[in-house]
Formats: sequence, structure tokens, C-alpha cells
Amino acid sequence: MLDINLIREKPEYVKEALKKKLWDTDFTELLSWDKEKRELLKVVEDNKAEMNRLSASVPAAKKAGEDVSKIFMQVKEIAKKNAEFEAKLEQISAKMTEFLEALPNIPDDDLVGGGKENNKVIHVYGKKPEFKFKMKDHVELATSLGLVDYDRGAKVAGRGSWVYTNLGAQLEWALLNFFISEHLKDGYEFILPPHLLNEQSGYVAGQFPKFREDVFWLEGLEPQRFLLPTAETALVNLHRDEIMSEDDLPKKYFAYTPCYRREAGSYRTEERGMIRGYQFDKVEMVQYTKPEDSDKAFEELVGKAASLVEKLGLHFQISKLAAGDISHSMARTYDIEVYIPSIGIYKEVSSASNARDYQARRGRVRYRDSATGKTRFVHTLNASGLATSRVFPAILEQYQQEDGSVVVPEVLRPFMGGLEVIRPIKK
RNA sequence: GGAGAUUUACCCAAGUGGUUGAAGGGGUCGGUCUUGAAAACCGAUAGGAGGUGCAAGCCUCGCUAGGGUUCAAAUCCCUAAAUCUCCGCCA
Repeated sequence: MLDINLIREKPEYVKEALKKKLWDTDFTELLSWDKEKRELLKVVEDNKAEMNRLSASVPAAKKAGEDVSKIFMQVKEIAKKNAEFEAKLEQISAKMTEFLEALPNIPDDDLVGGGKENNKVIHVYGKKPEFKFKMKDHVELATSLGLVDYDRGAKVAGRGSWVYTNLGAQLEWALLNFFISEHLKDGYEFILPPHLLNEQSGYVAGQFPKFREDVFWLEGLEPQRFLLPTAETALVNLHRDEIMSEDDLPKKYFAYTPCYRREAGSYRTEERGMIRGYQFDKVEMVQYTKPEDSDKAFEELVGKAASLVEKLGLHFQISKLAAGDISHSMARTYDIEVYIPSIGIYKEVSSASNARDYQARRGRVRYRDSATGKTRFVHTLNASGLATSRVFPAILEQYQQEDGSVVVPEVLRPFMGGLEVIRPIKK
């Protein structure tokens, strides 16, 4: 949600900024509503004040033995007249809210406009692995090593699902545990949130109303709930409608959850088992900060996500996304993309974003500023740290050896009973 | 799933139609006393959103939320949510 005051003061600036997000809009109508709304508000409130005054005079008049029926009439008359204005006010407010809710966040000034094609790689770690033998893709490796069972996944769940088996399950769990231990080391608070969330949470995160169709809604609960598409949705709502203590900021959380998403259409077979199915595992970080601290927090989150991939020893790059490629609620996003040798492209394993006060406004998350004594909206930021669904295949492919085995990245070994190499199953 | 109870400010809590934005207590902050602290005493402190104004201020909305009745609602009515208790269910 954008600040109506900002639009009122600098409509041209906001309009131009949103253009970078490929969002063309016109504020003239909104601003005329805004003007009319404030005029109506004045009339409605003045009438109410008059009604309050008259009503309050009743007890005294009664005590004095005066006839109060005249006062009743007066108030009724004003109320009747006012009802009209109130209805109109409500109508305009609703229109304005609808308009404002649909607007995306304003991208940071330093971002270039346009879509994906304008994303820019700003950092590269390691280099593309070279294989002196015929390398295998992750599906082949996962199958031959008995790590993932795609067929049985389809059997028990249907299309778009797979089963981690044996060392595959252990590898997946080791990844998650590695991430968790790193975040704990950095002083982040571990959260295990509910996976079934209410509508309001989706709205505050900015996923609704635009992406109502992209999540799974559950039958049988009233009011309806949905399966979280990312732990961000839960974490960013933890302090909804709260005034946080300044001393508590920055508040640093992380959570592990599966993420449930409807993915329309099919994916290329070469990306099988990697592109998100309906469910994938992710550890997600979220920070609540004071406005002046969010840039620093953003760098911290990007750094943390990158360090995880780095410690895993994987070749990856960081992309600064163009304004049009970052999601609706965000002002700034960097993607961390790991290299997948079999298809020769980089795939997102983490997306770090600064929502600034966009989500906080929707959720009314504030803190009291000790200097002014006033409440201010916090800034919210999030970053995956990390999603496993691309890390897992990247490890298999980047760490594969000629004999078909896969070396376990060193940092994961403590979480896998010291296992160093995953070897093909003997038949 | 069934039955009942509850929801008032930072916390506890009074308040069943009228100058009640809300008694009282605790807490917090300041002070007196004290070498210091505690205790006691004195004083201060009531959230939040919005409109208007240079400002002081004024006005509107706020007693879980949303409706309604009424000249007037924390108080009456309806709906919803959350919490608690008992019963049922529980892979």
C-alpha cells in the first residue's frame, strides 16, 4: 500500500517510478476523489459534532423540565441530511482503497526500468565446473543414487510431486539443518509458523488480491484458509496491528516451512524435479527494521544468502533485478542464482527483497520513535536462506564424479553422519 | 462437532442507556525522606487512526470486530472473531 500523502504531494514522481515497474497509471481521478473525500469528511464530521452537542444537552434540559422533543427532532433532521453525505463518503473511500491497494510498491531510485532483460549480474562466485567425462543431469544422478523417487511421487500424489528417499531425504534435511544452524549463529530467531493462513495474512504480505489464484485454498474451514506459498507470508504478519518497541528493532526471524504453490502449466523435462512442484522446502529470513536501517539490513540478507551458497562451494551469481522484474510488494530485489551445468543456466535459490513500508502499511506494523514520540511504520525485508529445490540439483551436478558418485559438500557432512560421498546403489 | 462463560486502556479491574475517554488498584516516570536502596508519602502519566490549523488547539472515530435500535450505547439487539471450561472426536 502506498501513502496517499506521497501521491498527493508528488504524483508525477510516483507515476514515473511506477512506470519503471511497467505499471502505467493516472492519478488525476484518484486525486479528485481525495479532494472530494476530505471535503465530505469535513461536512460529515461537523454534522456529527452538532448532533453530539445537541444530544449532550438533553439531560440538563430534562432536569430543568424543558421540552426535549424539539431537540430530538433537530438531531433527527441533521442525521437524515448527513446520511446522504456519509453514503457518498463511504463510496469514495472504497474506490480509493481499491485503487491504492492495487498499486505496486515504488522501486528504488537506482533501479533501471523494464523487465527481466534488464537484470544485471553484479557478483559472480566461483566458476563453471568443467567435466572431463560425460556429465549426468540431476535427474539421472538422483535416480541412480536412489535419492529421489519420481515415479512413486506421482503414484502417491500425482503429477508435480516427488519423494525424497534414503540419502536424498538425508541430504535435503542436512541442507535445511545447515541453513538453520547458520542463522542461529547469526542471532536470528527460529520460528515454526502455521502452514494454514488466513486471508488477511495474504493481503498484508501483498500477495492478495493480485495472486489469490496462485495459492491453494482449503475447503472445510470458515473463514477459508490457504496453504502458505512462502514463510514470508507468515513471518511478515507476526507483528500485524502491533506497535513494536524501538528496542526490539531490528527484529530478525527465520523459519523453515514447505511452500505450497499452484504452478500453472508444465515445465521443460530437463528441469524436472527442480522447478518447484506444488511443494518445496525453504528456509526464509525476515527482518523488521527502522526505516533508516533497512538498506543495511538488505545488504546483510543478501550477504547471508550468498554466504550459504558459497559455503556449499557452489558456483553462483547475484543479479540485481530490474524494476519490472521485482514482485509487486517490493522496492528492491537481488536474486542469487546457482549454476545448473546440465542446462547451462543459472537458477534462483534465493530472492532478497526490501519491501520498505509497503507491507507494514498494509499490516499497520509500527514502532514508537523515541525521539519524536510518534509512531512510524517499520520496514520489512525478506530473503530465502535458502530454497532447497535448486540447491539440491546443483549439488548433485556440480559435485558429481566420473564413477557416478557425488561428493557431499563439506559443510553438510556433520549433518549426514560424516558421510563424504554418495555412491551409486549396487543392484 | 455440542454446551456454557468471557473479551474495557501497559496489566488487573469497576461500570447495564445520558456531561464516562471511561472509577479503583498495579505498573511506569518524577519528587520527598534515606549514606544508598526498600518501604511510606506526594505528584504526573491513558492508547490509536483521521480531518483542520503556523501553532496552541478544535473536531470526528475509538470499551474485540462489523452491523442495528435510540435524541443519546462500554451498557440493549444481531452477526463474526479470539480466549477459557466441560462433553464428544482424535489417523
